[in-house]
Amino acid sequence: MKGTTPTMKDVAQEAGVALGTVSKVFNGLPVGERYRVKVEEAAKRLGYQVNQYARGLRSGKTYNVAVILPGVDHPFFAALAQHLCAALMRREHRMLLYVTASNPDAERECVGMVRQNKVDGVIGLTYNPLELDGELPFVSIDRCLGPDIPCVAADNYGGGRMAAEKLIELGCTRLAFLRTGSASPSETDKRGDGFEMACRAHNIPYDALRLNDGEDFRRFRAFFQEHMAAGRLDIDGIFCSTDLLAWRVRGMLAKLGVRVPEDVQLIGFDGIRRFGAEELYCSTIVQPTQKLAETAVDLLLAKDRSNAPALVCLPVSYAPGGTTRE
Amino acid sequence: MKGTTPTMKDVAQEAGVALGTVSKVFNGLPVGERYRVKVEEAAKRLGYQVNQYARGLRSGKTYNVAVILPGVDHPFFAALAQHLCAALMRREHRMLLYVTASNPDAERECVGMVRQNKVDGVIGLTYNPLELDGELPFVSIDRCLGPDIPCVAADNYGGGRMAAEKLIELGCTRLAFLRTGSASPSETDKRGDGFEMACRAHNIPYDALRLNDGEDFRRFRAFFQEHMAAGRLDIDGIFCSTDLLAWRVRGMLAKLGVRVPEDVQLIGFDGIRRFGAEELYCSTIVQPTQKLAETAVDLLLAKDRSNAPALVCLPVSYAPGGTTRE
DNA sequence: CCCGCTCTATGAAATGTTTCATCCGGAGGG
DNA sequence: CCCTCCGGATGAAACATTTCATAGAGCGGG
Repeated sequence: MKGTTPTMKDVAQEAGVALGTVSKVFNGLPVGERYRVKVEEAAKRLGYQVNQYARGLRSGKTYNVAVILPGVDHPFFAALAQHLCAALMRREHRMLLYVTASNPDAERECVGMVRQNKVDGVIGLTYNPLELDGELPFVSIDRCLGPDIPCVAADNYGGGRMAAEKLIELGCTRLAFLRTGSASPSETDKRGDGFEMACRAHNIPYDALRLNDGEDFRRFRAFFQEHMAAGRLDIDGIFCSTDLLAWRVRGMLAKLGVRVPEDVQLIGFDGIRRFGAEELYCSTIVQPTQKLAETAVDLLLAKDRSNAPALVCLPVSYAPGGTTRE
Repeated sequence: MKGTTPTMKDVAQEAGVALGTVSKVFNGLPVGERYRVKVEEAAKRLGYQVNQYARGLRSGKTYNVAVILPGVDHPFFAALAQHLCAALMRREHRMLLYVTASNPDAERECVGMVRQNKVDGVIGLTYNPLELDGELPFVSIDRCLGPDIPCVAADNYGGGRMAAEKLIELGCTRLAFLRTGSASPSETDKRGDGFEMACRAHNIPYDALRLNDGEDFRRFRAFFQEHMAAGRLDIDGIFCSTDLLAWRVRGMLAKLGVRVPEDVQLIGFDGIRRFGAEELYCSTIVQPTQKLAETAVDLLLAKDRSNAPALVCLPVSYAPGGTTRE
């Protein structure tokens, strides 16, 4: 037992075969059965583990994938990180996680580190496009960054429509769409578009209040107070662009004496849960988080990336969570 | 402009110096000023980036650290992951994140991947000790795994005592300690120990109900019903082993018609917040999450690990969060 | 003026893998 | 029996870096 980690050369010697043969065995290349067995036994005896850094140096394959997320404190991002990790592990890859905390400088720094790390590819959910102009395989989640960058996203438009149709089905006659988020145009805008389209299609009156991140949150309160001029809320169905917003709106309504779901029904978007598999924050349009992660990994590691689709749109679903009358 | 990424050899040629000189410049080793400038300019011209895999192969330093967490869906773990990432980046390291989802098999699998990846070290918060017997620098967070494995944890004992003293200071006369968690002895047990010690020291009566993860949650409800025999709760201060538990207990109390904090005051442990820097779940003992992460990184990357402390205990603090009468 | 010492740039060796041109042995056909 | 051909094992070269023994320059002292 040598003190140092065994190398392929050690295995070759132990098995009485050539170096190249050992390499072939570990790469699944065709090798005579006799040799394969000898090598495998020798490797087990020595406790051999391939050195990924030597492999990466020579072959360019590192089996590492960089994942760039704005944060992991939001349940949606957390779930995404978890599923990405699992999906990558299933395919023998590892996840190099960069948390940018929505800081553009940090994002830029990440790009540098990603570049010098020679990862096999990048999966990112970032607010501004990375300057990785085609140097590295890149898959974006939930953000369409350009025509040549594949993007996998939930069907936000369809989700918005689904929310409207559900509220209408549940008896609502006057709806509203509330939104927070980044000012720059993003995938999530489509949630509102789908919602408004469905309202028009069903001839249901609706209001929309779209706030950007910096703007004063109290404008929502003002909105509600306007709509309570008659003593009680003249809106009976609300679609919020995220579950988090729905949660805060629910609190706001409670303070105004409006009951949910008796007086007004509320649907959010994301399908986040408090912890493991526990309660939803609200009735909601659920993003297929696991599917998103798996699709992103599939797209990134696909053998032939030349004919990859520019946008993969995954179906969402509705889940009641106590803020609707079911 | 060649199509391939530039190497040190290219930089050396461009700068008109030797290969070794370029290497020294990038490793901060002493080099004549004239040469350093020439190399730096050439590198900038070519857009040179060191190849971490070649470096790792030759020097053994990979500048990668594996982080093993049971999950990132819990806000405490999420915060930890985020701070670990930032602390590692600050020291030019990258975070290889393995999420085990509390699955012992996954943990084992991680160990294998960690081993073959030749990371510089491991920071882990795992439920059962990893079989890494001293092969690799290892720092444990919040779990004392053995005498030779450095562990950084919050002052759980002191936190329990602090909770008791706070409740007493706020006028409570009869206390309770409620706990959930893994059956195996863990750091968190100390929270209860500290709490009970303080109760005895102040001559305050208390009850303790310690449930393990599998056990029926409704035993908490039974506990409360017993203590409401007289029509109203005979306990006026509760310490829960985690904020999450406190949250659920609060919901349970609401259903039983007990008001928080009017009838009973509630203190949790962790200091988790709903999202970014928003509200606490409850009045709580706050873990110094960022400090935990930074200390773990410091400990792991310390030049001289031979005289590292076996346990670093970081101070906690109290924060009111609406479930106490302040 | 020359010798020797010190300081520092130099480039070859080494790191553990993959890949590819080569070579060997065996089989089949003339 | 010999020549050819083919499948498959072989090991040297290449990958981009660090490190170390060496060489060469500059300088001071005898």
